[in-house]
Amino acid sequence: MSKTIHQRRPPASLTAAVDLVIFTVRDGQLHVLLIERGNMPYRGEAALPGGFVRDGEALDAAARRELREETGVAGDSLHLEQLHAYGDPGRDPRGRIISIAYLALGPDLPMPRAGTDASAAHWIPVSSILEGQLTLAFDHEKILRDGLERARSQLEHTTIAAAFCKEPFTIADLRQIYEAVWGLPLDPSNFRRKVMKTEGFVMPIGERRLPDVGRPAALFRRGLAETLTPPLTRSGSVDLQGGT
Amino acid sequence: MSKTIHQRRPPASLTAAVDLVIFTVRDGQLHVLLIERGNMPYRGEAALPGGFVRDGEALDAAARRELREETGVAGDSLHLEQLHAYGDPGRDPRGRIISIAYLALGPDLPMPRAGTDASAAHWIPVSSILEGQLTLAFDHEKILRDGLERARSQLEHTTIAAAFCKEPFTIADLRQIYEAVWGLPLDPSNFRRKVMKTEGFVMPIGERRLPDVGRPAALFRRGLAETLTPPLTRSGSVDLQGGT
DNA sequence: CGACTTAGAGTCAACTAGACCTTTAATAGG
DNA sequence: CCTATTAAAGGTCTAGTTGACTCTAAGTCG
Repeated sequence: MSKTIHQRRPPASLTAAVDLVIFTVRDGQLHVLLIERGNMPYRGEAALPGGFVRDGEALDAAARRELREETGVAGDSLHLEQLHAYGDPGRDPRGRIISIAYLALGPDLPMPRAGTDASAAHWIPVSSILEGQLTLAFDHEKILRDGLERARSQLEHTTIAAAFCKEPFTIADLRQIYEAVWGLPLDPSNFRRKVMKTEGFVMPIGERRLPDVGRPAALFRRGLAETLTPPLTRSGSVDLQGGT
Repeated sequence: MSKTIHQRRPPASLTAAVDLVIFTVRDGQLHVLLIERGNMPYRGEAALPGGFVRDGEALDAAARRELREETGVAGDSLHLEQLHAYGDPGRDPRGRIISIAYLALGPDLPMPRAGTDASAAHWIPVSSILEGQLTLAFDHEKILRDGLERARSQLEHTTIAAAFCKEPFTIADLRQIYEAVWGLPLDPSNFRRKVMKTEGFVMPIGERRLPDVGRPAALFRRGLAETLTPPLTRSGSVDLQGGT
């Protein structure tokens, strides 16, 4: 942007898209929302939901709109952050398309309705993609891996794990988020201690949830803090899902 | 990217640019490379170096090319990473231009030659921009602030601080990088202890540098490690430069 | 030589993480 | 009613880390 439009080499004209890596945790497993493509190219294959940025539309707004269109979720409630821009020439056979990827995290969401151009939308276990049982269209597997690494890192330094939980939630609910995203088992007792001593991570609401069996667990809401100081480190180096 | 090109709302056609936040540390102060714009809009004002992405050119390649063009530095030697995509409509009066910002970190570089369309290029202390003594064209101040926060965070978790140092360097050189970027004074003794016990951060070369005054300091090269485990935390909460 | 300056090593108390144990509050079954 | 089972919640203990601080080493300058 430091050069004017009048110069030797004219700037390339291109199209911008947003793609969404939408994660949730369902019964202890990390899932990502994928659509089955209804149009060429890659018709019938699995891909991340997304769409083109419209005239006069901000990138964040395009991401929120696609999120709403593909999941039916009023975007305000979900955590959404820009992940990375992917712009290799040739990444899309239709032409020069730069994709701005976004990462969205949310609680177990209502089953997504099929999007406008997707023939179907499904929650897919992330492990099945990492293990190669399912391949994605375009460079979407790369985007997914980057999104996973970002999510894992965010769990260490911020309180967004709570964004995965439907309120109210228990400490065990929160721990299962960490275990699913990191692919590690955590010590329940030490995890509780860390969370409780981190000011503003969770707020007790003074009620309890009766499980099928075992002692009832106290219920919490999200706290006001956004960052974790000190961070919650994933030290145990087991990696059940083959990350980075 | 999940929709085809045939749909109700046609995708916006736009232009992509890369902008560079190039940091270095000169005599204990963090500096950023700025150009004086030689063309409209914002002619004569300070801005980040950058330029348009060319036809068939990858984003990273465009960033490296601009880096070379604006600084005369063979890009390979500098750390360069994508920062964020900025695409608000109206951020550039010339039309819809999406800018992919990159962060570059390097040792005190040779004085930059003026770029092709910049009338001049200078190293400017970051503090003078943060304190409002100098304003930047477009949304470049926002980009600069994001770049600074990224750099600060990277220093905590990775070994890139060494990328700021011309080899060979002393532990004190490295410490001054941290102090300049974080805007904090650090305890020399404790800093040394942390760095030395982090495997692969620095490698001793067995020589010493004679300073003007004081005991000679051992010299080091960059090590092989990329990540710091555990991280180097900026705990003292003084913030001399008014960052996030 | 002695004052001075910076590098580098060491000390110590406070704190933290990880492993593990104990108690508590519920259910299920005899 | 009593006991086993389950998971929550809380406690203990040790090893390691951090931050503040002191002390020694190796040079220069006058």
